[in-house]
Amino acid sequence: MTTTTTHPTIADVARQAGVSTATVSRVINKSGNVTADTIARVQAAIAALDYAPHSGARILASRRARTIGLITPTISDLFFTDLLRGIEQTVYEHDYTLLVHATHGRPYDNIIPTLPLNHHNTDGLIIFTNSVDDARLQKLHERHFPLVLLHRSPPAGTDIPCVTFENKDGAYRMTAHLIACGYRRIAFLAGPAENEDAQWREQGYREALVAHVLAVDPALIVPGDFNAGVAETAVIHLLQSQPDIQAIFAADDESARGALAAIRQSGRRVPQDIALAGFDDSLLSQYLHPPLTTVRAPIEAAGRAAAAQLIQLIHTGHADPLTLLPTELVIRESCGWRERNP
Amino acid sequence: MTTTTTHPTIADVARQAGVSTATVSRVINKSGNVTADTIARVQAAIAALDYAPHSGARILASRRARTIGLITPTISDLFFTDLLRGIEQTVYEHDYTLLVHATHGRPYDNIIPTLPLNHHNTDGLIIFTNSVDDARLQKLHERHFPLVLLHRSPPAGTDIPCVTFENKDGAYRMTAHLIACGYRRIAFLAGPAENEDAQWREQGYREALVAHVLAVDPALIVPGDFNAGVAETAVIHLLQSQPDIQAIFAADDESARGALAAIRQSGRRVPQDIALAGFDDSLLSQYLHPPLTTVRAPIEAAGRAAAAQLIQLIHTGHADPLTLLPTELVIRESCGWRERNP
DNA sequence: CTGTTAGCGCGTTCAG
DNA sequence: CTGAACGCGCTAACAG
Repeated sequence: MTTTTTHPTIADVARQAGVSTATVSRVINKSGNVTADTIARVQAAIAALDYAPHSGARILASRRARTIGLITPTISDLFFTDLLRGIEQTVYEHDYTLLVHATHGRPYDNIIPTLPLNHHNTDGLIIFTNSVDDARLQKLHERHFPLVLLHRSPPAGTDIPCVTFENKDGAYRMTAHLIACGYRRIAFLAGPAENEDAQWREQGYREALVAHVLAVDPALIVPGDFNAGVAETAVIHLLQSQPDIQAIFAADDESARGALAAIRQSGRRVPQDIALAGFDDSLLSQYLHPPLTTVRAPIEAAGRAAAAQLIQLIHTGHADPLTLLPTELVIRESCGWRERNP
Repeated sequence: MTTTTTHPTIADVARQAGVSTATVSRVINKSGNVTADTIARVQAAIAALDYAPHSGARILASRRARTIGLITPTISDLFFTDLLRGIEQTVYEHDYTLLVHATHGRPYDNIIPTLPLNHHNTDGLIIFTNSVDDARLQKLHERHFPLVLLHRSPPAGTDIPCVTFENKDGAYRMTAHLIACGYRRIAFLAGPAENEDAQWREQGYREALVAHVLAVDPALIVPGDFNAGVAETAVIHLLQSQPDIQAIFAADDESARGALAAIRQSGRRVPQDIALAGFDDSLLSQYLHPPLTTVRAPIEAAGRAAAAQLIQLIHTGHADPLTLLPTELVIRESCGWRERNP
């Protein structure tokens, strides 16, 4: 009982304009030579019929989609907004169209290995984090389908270009900042184990400690999940087991938010009793009390870079294997300064 | 210099499995009767070749896309996250795919009146606010293309189904609440003039005043734009010209945030000197200081309703002309209570 | 239960 | 500069 729809085709336009379908196709695609007069007639016919070319048929016939796709695990994230802004901006500047598909962790059809966005309807794909698994990435890449990875490194053995932040560097500098502020017992509230951003951030924390001749105490590294609730619980326990910690560096701002709640529950103050730092500079961070000191991640720039790389890849067959975007320390009020002796 | 890609077609699968393309099509679409044994052979061939059907060709041949589209002015909004979650959830429950396109106010191609998402690649469209103009809506609808409007009423003369909040009711109740709290000089910080949600909210405010025998003072209704910066400026002026106002009801939480900043700049306190209320219950609102009293808009539910209506429309040809989702007062701390005499 | 075949709407040779 | 004709990959009758 599906509703049916009737739309004019290129043949209707051709008839109305008194030309052949080939000519209509030429004016639509601005290809080949057509008389100004003929162009006008065809355009008039198109307008009169409100004709729109069938994209499926075009892709089928031309083998190009002039569209790029974005596959993401979820669209429901605060930073997604910025990412998308960057991607869209670049895509449209290049006169492409963007289609977005969120997987939400749904598995692929195990019989028909199809993604809603693929070579059939896009000329290339931006793959955000682990929305598509290694095996499929491999297959797509083997077939020379243009791919750019965002916040995820390429499967072993492939050279799929990828774009990400200088996570390690940012975490290193924030940790160094905390040390410079006089803190020594600095805990790290980690992110999801499988998340590469989180891994690099933890690595930056560790290296900064070592570089400043401070011990890396495993008891001070607690697992988190880029989630405020999880962080809150974790920090409540941390505060009990390690009452002497002076600062907490959270792997992302959401976790920092959870940590803040936990610290407050424990009756301590930020930053007087304990310093707190985050990572991302998400929208919320400036509204926390106290405003959160954090590492700003250039999310919009990452979106722009990914789109630019992909379009370049589509056109030239080449892209930079790795694009690393610099991060920036944003010092607000949650870190304070430890007056006491180190 | 476009990269080229080669992929197996249904013919390759048919050859590999030793059957006809029709049979392959049958197992892919689970249509018609096929021997279990044949099914297995075909599936093996599909797996071996990593075959994926060409969506353009399928749509062309079957005249169905099993996909619904969402057209939105922008994807960069805090509440968009919730809206999308609702839509996606429902879409996937019905075994459809969702494709999203953000217009960002870009005009259509004036020669070829094409939308990136249309009857060629979707079975129906959810149109969010004014991302598509009346004329195009009319055309699509005339051709019986399934459409559901979200936060936007149908063009005059059409009966395109639409989904929205009980904006007027929510604003009415919030205004009544402010009055019950003892406030009399209640300003309204309006939204964009062309935004229907904003219009209804203002209407609710006005009606509540009238119902409580309070005068509607035009000097207390100031234009805003669902934007914190605009609101801040507007409220700074308002506070100077109308120093006796007791409460401000902002048409959305973003504006409330701007108002809060303006009030603070003027040296007044919320809620002791002036009460503040918002609308939407956006993510930020609970983090403001004081936490914002607001009207919770059921955004995710709106997304679910829109998707459900559209899918029903696609399948049965009918949908509810109007779906109104109820709002809910969220009383936090920004409104206080006026002890003084009314 | 399976194969043959005719389009779906369009872009693209190739003639003229 | 323009038209005829083929084929892109697939589904949907229709046969058998």
